[in-house]
Amino acid sequence: MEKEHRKESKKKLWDKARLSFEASSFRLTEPRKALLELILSAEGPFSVPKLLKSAKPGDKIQFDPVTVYRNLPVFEELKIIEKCDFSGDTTFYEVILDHKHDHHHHHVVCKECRRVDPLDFCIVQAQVTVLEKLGYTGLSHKLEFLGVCPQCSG
Amino acid sequence: MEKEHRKESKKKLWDKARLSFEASSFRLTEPRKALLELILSAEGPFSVPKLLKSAKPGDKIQFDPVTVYRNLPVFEELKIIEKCDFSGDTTFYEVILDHKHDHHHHHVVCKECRRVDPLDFCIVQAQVTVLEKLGYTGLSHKLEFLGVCPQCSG
DNA sequence: TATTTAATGCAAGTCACTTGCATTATGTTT
DNA sequence: AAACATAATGCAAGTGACTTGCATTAAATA
Repeated sequence: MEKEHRKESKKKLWDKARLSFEASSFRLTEPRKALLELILSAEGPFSVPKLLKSAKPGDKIQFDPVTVYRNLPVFEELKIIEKCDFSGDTTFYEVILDHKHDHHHHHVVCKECRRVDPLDFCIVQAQVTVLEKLGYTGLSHKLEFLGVCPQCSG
Repeated sequence: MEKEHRKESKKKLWDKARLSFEASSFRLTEPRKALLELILSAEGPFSVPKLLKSAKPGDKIQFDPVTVYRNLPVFEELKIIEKCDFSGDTTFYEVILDHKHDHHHHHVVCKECRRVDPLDFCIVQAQVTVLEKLGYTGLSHKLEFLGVCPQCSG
């Protein structure tokens, strides 16, 4: 039952997104609707290339890469999605309308298949142990802080 | 005095690097020597573009980007440098011959000037507090684990 | 010194992402 | 409802980091 509640129905997410748009000066256009649809059905974090590939099979709407690149930042501003910074050549985002993403969390990235799993907690070393118990091997982790340095804060 | 020992003399680092090369089948060629020189005098983490720019002023040796791109992985294999994964479009490395880099550590990246400072310790939340005391503002941090997932571990 | 083999450097290519600009869609005003 | 103003789209072309192919050159080996 807990599990059933974990992921809100897509309809509810849609409504939240629609509200965000209405509260803003951005227009919820057809391409944006289609993109939102695509994003809401994405499994875990997604990148532009990943989205474009997932949409390939003769969809009614053609996704222009440029439009996607231009709209993800819009969605981000509307707090529909959020960047999750894996290093690598592509930028990943994830939906944050869903309450399961409300809290601070991190990810495990598989070195081989690049599968990305979210973790719902955040304790560095203890977490490694847990991950090992879950079957992950060869684990390393990276932690970076981002902020404004004293010189620039000045 | 402690501080004096922090950074080994460049000569010692050179010797270590030379030894690594001799123990391997890689050749310590002129371009590699010049690149090594450049790297050993770099302040903190460096990227290929950064190196290329820093070498600009009519140096005796011309650095071909391709050679640099091809050699950093060689240096990495020889444990002379190591990737440090900031997200962003460019790959950063840092020298690990110097013993101050022997232990596990992270970095603070300035959102504005992209200045990168190393941290010699690793405690997540406590660290944020310390950084704030040091004058950093608007701090956020990111932590990612990298490993092989249960599926791929077989 | 000759030979083999690794390393270099130029040209060209890839891939994620951005920019410019004319066209189209949307929301607003009359 | 028609006309207007403006935001959004999509094509083409441009960046910038990095990679690849290949002929040339330099370094270790015979």
